[in-house]
Amino acid sequence: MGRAPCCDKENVKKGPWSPEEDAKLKDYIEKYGTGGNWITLPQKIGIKRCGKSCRLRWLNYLRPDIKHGGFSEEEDNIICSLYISIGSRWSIIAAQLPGRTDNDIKNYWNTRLKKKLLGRRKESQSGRLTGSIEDPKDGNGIETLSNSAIERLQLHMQLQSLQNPNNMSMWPCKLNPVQERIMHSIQLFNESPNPLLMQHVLTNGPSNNHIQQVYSPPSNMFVNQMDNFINVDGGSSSYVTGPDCVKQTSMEFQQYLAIQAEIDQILSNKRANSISVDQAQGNEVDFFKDMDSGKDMMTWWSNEFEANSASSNSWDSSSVFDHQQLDIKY
DNA sequence: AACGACGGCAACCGCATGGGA
DNA sequence: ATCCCATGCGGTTGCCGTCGT
Repeated sequence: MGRAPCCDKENVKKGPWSPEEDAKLKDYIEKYGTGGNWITLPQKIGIKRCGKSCRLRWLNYLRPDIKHGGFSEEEDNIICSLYISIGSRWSIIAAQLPGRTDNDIKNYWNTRLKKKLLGRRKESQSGRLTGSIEDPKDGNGIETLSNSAIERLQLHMQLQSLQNPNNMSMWPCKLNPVQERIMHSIQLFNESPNPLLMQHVLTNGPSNNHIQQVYSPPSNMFVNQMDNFINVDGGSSSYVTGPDCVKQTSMEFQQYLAIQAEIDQILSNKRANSISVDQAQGNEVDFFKDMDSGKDMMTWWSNEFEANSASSNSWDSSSVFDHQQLDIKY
């Protein structure tokens, strides 16, 4: 017993829309609106399409204010910053870019922007960064869950290193708790490359309780941060303030814990590797070796991106939320 | 010229969510 | 309080054009 289909799958057309279908849908919606019911819309119009398909076609293509292609550098910056901050929540990102759809931004990120930012790194690091997004089949089975978290972490650190490549101690004031915990561990590891110390830090780092204290819904600080964020565009976002914001914040917190758990698991794996193999060989763990040098991280980026970033601070992941950096204290 | 590889993008799918009955 | 259903969302798929061999 599966879920009931939203439409009669046998009698609906799939695939690309014809100009006639486009015209019918556009004309009808411009004259009468959707009537608040997408499911019945195709029947009213006389086209053999699923209501969801009509909605998607309207929102992603036929809407009058849609922009296609030609993303500006500013839009790139916003997408990058928001992706680092909130991950693949395309609808929220799209809400900050008038005329852009979530689908458009998602495609743009996956096909171009991500490669632009990480492509060079892939070349220089291929086969070296185990347990990361670059090697989803290296055998420990957790990478697919971790892509977003690791990718965001890498991007964020990259941005920080570009701004201040010689001062790693600046990280804690910009990173979120999970990132900070990792970077704190890396710093200690650099100062004293002792896997047991690393293990201690990772195990006894900032606790969930502490993070919860900062991020849980009752925290006015975080609610306000989210409140500011989701209303940047003056309210056109589908998210709202007040009780719903608390709901949203709670979700954020749950996701946050999930990401932390993922990263903990990665670190746990790497830690085990480091003790059993790397320590014996006197080597640093690849994962940390990758992140311990701002100079090394510079190679992640394309020259074009480096040039852009060096000439301005527009790529600072904090730029979008300068007014609302989380005040994290341990 | 033919073919395969690759990239970009439109569209689909299935799950989550929220509101109304 | 519960269920049902429409809508929203993110991940994935597949088509089509372009490029390289």
